[in-house]
Amino acid sequence: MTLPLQDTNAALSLKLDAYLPFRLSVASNAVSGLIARAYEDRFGLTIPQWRLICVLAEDGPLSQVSLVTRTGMDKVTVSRAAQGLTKRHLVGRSDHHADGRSHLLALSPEGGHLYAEIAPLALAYEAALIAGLAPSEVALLKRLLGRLQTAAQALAGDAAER
Amino acid sequence: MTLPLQDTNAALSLKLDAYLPFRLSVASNAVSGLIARAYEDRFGLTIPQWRLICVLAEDGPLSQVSLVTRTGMDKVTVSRAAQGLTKRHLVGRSDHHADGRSHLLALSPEGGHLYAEIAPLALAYEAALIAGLAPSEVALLKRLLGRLQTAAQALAGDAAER
DNA sequence: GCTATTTAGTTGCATATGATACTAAATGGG
DNA sequence: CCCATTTAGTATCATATGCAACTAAATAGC
Repeated sequence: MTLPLQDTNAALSLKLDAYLPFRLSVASNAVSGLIARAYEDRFGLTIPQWRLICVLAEDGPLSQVSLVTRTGMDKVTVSRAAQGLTKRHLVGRSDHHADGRSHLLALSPEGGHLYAEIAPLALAYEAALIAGLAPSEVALLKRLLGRLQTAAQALAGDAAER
Repeated sequence: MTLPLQDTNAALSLKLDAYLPFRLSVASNAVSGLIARAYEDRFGLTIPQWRLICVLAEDGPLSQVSLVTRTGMDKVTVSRAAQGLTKRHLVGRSDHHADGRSHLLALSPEGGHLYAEIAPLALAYEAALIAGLAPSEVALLKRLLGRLQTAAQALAGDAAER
């Protein structure tokens, strides 16, 4: 806490472009921006909408809460994305048989079609991004991203408890 | 382009939680959220404001364009962050001697003080995030993030040219 | 079984962000 | 020199995002 840091030392050790949170944010913004524009331009989808389609195609029909836990997005974001998709008839909503508050969201045939169209594009983007990287590097990258995420959440939890 | 992909294949190979853009976004949001809350709570600073302070402390007085290129943020974002900081007298603006449109932004003494206070905290957060990682892993992570960023920008540039 | 609390989902609000359009100053071509 | 274009910075607008408050349905305690 009371390390004998001089201002100049702090300045030296805190180069913005070497600062991990900064690097992470810049890289993520660049990638997200690229992907977002691609989906928006070609399919009129936002990223949250695309994520819902993706999970529904993977896991089959789900309620919104399940989608929230599955994607890590806010429940408001999920709600709005779901509204957009139902309006375009890409997903259907059926009432949950046992719970009157809950609805089951499921990909419609058109939604499935769209998914089949986008998925290869999504994979192509990923492939282009990691072109030239060794598979082991990619694996390590994903592992490290996971670690950062859990570390950040743990730290955030600590702060909230106080 | 016309690869013989079946829907089921696409579904198999596109697991959302293994999809790099998704992982990157989730990790970045977690980290940015943590940092943003810390700076906001303790110092009333937004992330763009903090970045300006950081760069000004590193590089000395700069114009806003220089700050834009240096931080990669939008010029509107920089403009607003600069306004907030000048309003709080954390940075001063002097007219550029040679260019009547341009101003030179420089950390005020208070701004420097605040920087000296935050920098160790910022570094502590970074250290906590990468605790348990080998230095070589951290170095690789930063390198890979840089690669992703440039790859994304290159792809975005390609798309824009058409 | 009835009230209190929790949970699913939506709406409203407040803020962040960026693209676009604008103003004012500087540069360049003839 | 003067007009056309470019550049620095600001303002306006449209959208994204998330928190907080709300509605309606389900569960729990007694």
